Amino acid sequence: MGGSATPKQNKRVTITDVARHAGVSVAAVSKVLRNAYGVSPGMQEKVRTAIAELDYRPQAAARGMRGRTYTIGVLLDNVRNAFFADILDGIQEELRTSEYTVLIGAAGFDPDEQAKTIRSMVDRQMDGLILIAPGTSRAEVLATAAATPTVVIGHHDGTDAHDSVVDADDTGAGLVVDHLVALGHRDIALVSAPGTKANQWKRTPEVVLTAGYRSAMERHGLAERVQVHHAAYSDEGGFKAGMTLLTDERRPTAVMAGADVAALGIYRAAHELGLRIPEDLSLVGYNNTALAALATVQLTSVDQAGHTMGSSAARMLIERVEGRRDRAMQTSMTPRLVVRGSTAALSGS
Amino acid sequence: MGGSATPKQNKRVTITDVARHAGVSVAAVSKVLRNAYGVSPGMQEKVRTAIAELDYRPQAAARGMRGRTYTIGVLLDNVRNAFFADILDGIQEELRTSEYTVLIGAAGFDPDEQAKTIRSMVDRQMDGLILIAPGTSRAEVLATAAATPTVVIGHHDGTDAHDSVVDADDTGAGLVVDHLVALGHRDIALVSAPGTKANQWKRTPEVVLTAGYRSAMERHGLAERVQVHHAAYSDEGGFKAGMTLLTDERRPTAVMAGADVAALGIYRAAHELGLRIPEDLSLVGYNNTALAALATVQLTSVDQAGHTMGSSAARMLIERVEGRRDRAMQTSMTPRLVVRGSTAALSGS
DNA sequence: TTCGTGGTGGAGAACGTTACACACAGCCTT
DNA sequence: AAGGCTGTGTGTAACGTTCTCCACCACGAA
Repeated sequence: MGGSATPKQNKRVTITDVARHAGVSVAAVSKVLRNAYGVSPGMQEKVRTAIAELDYRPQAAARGMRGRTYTIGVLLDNVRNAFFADILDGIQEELRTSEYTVLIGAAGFDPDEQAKTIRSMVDRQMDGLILIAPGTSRAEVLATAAATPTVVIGHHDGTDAHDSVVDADDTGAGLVVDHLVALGHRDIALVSAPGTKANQWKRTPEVVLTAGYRSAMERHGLAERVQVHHAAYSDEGGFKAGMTLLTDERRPTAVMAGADVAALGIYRAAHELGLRIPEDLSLVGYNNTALAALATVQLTSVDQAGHTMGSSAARMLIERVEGRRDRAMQTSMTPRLVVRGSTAALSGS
Repeated sequence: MGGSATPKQNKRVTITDVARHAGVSVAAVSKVLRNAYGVSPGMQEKVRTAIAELDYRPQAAARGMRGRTYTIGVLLDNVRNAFFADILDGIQEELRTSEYTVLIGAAGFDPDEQAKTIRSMVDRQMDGLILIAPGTSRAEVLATAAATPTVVIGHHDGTDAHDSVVDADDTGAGLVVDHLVALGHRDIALVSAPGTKANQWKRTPEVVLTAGYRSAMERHGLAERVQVHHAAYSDEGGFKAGMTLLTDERRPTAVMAGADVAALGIYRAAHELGLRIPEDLSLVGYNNTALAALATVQLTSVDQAGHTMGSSAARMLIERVEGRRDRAMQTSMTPRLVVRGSTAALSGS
């Protein structure tokens, strides 16, 4: 725009420059880059030094046109959920030493936005996708998975189109119910996210969690005490659910929430209603995020080994990307109860 | 690998298909896609319907070879920092209606890893970069910014190589000190991240914050009571700093931390030492993250308007990407004190 | 009629990389 | 000595876009 003499940004070093500098063909350099078959040690040496001397880095866009982009996309709805951060750490750690780069799309909760983000990733020729509890329709995910290696974390719906990593949420719910029953509680309510929203996923984490809760309650002969409330997994969502639940005539003595952050909302509601925790109400979260461990919170929660889930997902994905496996697989993690100060024996029973 | 008849994934729709289907040239379709000059309404119409009918989506890798990729990269060290989530929200919202996609790289705290991630983004031909408080060396960032439009969030070092968005951290520190002094405190300590690590940034947020703290203390005639402790911005870092600080013979009556999460670590230390908050110790965080607002926490903190910072950064970046501005600019936000239950008047003074 | 002129559409050369096909050399079998 | 491998290196056609010309047309002015 009229600036005097825009300083010509010196052109990037390309594979051709490397080839010339090393005195070999472009094809040879490409082979070394991809460590493909048919390269002698001498050639390796020559090319590698040339690359180092010129500080050459391959351009992913050009690679993407024929081969791989060495990019893995991770879709998640929202960065605030600390559990996702654990998963991310696992993914990153697994891929740190590889030549793949992880790029994250934080699409928000809107299924359409998520779908748009997934398409963006496909359009950018990413080699593989990890979708964390996608809200997008099942059909959309299956279509994507047909063309790009994909791992879905969270949803229990099995398929041979993509790999899956799940937590045994039903077992997790059972652990919580057992713990609370052992403390003498009988009126145990569950606050979970609304189930499937007609997007064809039949076994979301929430659905499985709820099923696990119900069956555990039945196992203890408490089927008629089952109380399920739906709420968004946020502080506000938990607060609203808490206000409803705790002012009900059939007020539960213990509440379990499907996410720590929702449990804290319930905490706030209890506080507002003058109920003490754990004396008047036992409260259990889910995911054992850093939140739960805070000194001032001390929330009993269920640990999901997010780190391990992430690294497993990454490992499985790379196997697929590199064609070392051609059949779908599903990995399931066993949750573990972490007891803290928010649960206590039912008093005056 | 011996699988029977790998189902040929039906090839993607390309610009050539669209051109053929619409009965026009490839060049014309390209023009419509980029809404370039020299396209008649009729042509627009024809091409757009063809695109819709074939469900065509341009392939970013191919675009990247000649023109833009319509991708914006955001670098941050760690997803757990809730303040970054606010910034991200701002960025996403600003870009939601545009044709740009935001991809996030969470590189961790290691400067080398961060540099690697920045390079990855450049290699992927991203159109623009937003770097949130990068730990990478200044030289590296300047070199990147010379070739790719870049906005740096956090660091106050001015330059004409890239745009900047900062919070007036010195003012923020002043607000806190004023507040605490008004409550009668005189021994006010600061816990902040270690300053510049020889990576050539002279005015990181920590440095500016510390300077603001010092000058506010001087302004109140408390220069000799200045006490600065360095700690990582994490629960553990805060805890360690807290243990040192609170067992010192010159124990402060108030502590301000450069990040909420560190404040919570100090909280834990205080708790462990039998100190009550706010009766025995006033505590102030920074960033006013969701953590600070939790019912069980109620931490006085400084709000940084992360959302606005993010949307400003995005807007500034797009201006540069699209060549609508060719001079660097710097945006500064004014922080605001949010008083909660963790600060109180000095008792028995 | 002739000449410009502005507005549209198209041809075709990049862009940097991969992957296919082939050439060549050296060695082992017969 | 002929033939067949095997292991290495190279030439070159893609890949799907963008973007720089260039051609064409219609129209108005001289």
